[in-house]
Amino acid sequence: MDGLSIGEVAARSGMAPSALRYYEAQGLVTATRTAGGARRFPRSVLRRLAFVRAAQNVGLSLPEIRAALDTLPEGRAPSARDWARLSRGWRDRLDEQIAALEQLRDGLSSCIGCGCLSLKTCALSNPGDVAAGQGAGARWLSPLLRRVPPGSNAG
Amino acid sequence: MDGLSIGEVAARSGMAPSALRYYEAQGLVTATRTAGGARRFPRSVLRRLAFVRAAQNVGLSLPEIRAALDTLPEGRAPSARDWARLSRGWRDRLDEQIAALEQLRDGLSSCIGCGCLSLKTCALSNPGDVAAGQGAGARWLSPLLRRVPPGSNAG
DNA sequence: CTCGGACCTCAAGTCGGCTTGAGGTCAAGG
DNA sequence: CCTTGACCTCAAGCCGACTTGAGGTCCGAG
Repeated sequence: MDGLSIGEVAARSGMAPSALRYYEAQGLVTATRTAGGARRFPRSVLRRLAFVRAAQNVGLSLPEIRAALDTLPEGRAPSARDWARLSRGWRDRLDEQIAALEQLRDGLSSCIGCGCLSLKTCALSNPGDVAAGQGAGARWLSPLLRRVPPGSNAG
Repeated sequence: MDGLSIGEVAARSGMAPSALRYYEAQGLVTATRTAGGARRFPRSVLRRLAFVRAAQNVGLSLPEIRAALDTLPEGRAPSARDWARLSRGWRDRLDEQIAALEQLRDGLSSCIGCGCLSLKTCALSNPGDVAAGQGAGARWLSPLLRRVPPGSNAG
């Protein structure tokens, strides 16, 4: 009655226990501890995790997601309205992403015909001002479509 | 007359010398060497690099790009037709990516209203069968829109 | 009392696509 | 002759989001 074990949360959310521990360390979720030191999550963690997943799908980083979650009310349980507020900005973000991809696709149509692929002028090589890339790390447009095994969302 | 130095290629392509060395190591481009050991790139390298950039923007990994480049004719210089062939599949890929994002956005519209965000049923938490994620490494939908400084494409 | 299973912590590894740094070579110019 | 600058190689670092592994604790059942 005092909460869900990490195993239960993992089973119900489809996330790995290690990911849940990581999220706790990052301040995305909180948990109390049993006498023995085991985590006990409030049931509300499932909704938070759903939000985290959705936000990731929209392209937010964990720090960004954390910042969003931090705006939730402290005293009471967050309402549907609260969640809706948080995700309102996503629509614009998605619209921008879609627009960028469409631009790329349309650039493709006009570029492929001529086979130009000029580094300076081709819309494909230089889609807008976007994705110029700086600093270290992987940066590609979208791993969305890389084939992945059907996910272990059992339970 | 025998080719471009790595510095010239870097200046003209907007890519860092280190990136060009890396691409050579990965077999994306080739270079001969001067007596002193410095790389000399054929002029055609610029077009190859434009292709690499474009392919990355469409979301291909370097091994995938390499595989595509490996289908170019060996003897003669690749024609506009060759380049067009290589990038033909991109359109579908982009269409799929756009569709995935639109699905996500439309899921957003229907989900946000009710604030449901149920882990099991919400389209936002579970956009199609896509992006389930497995293995290590970063995996987000699109860093496309993260703000980046205006890129050092001088020259 | 021992076993198994679920849990714990902390450090290190993974992936992609590079960058950065240490240490060395080569060619031209003062 | 010495410097400057562009180049070289090779190893290690970086980012984000986790996973993996080693080594330990806790608890109930047999």
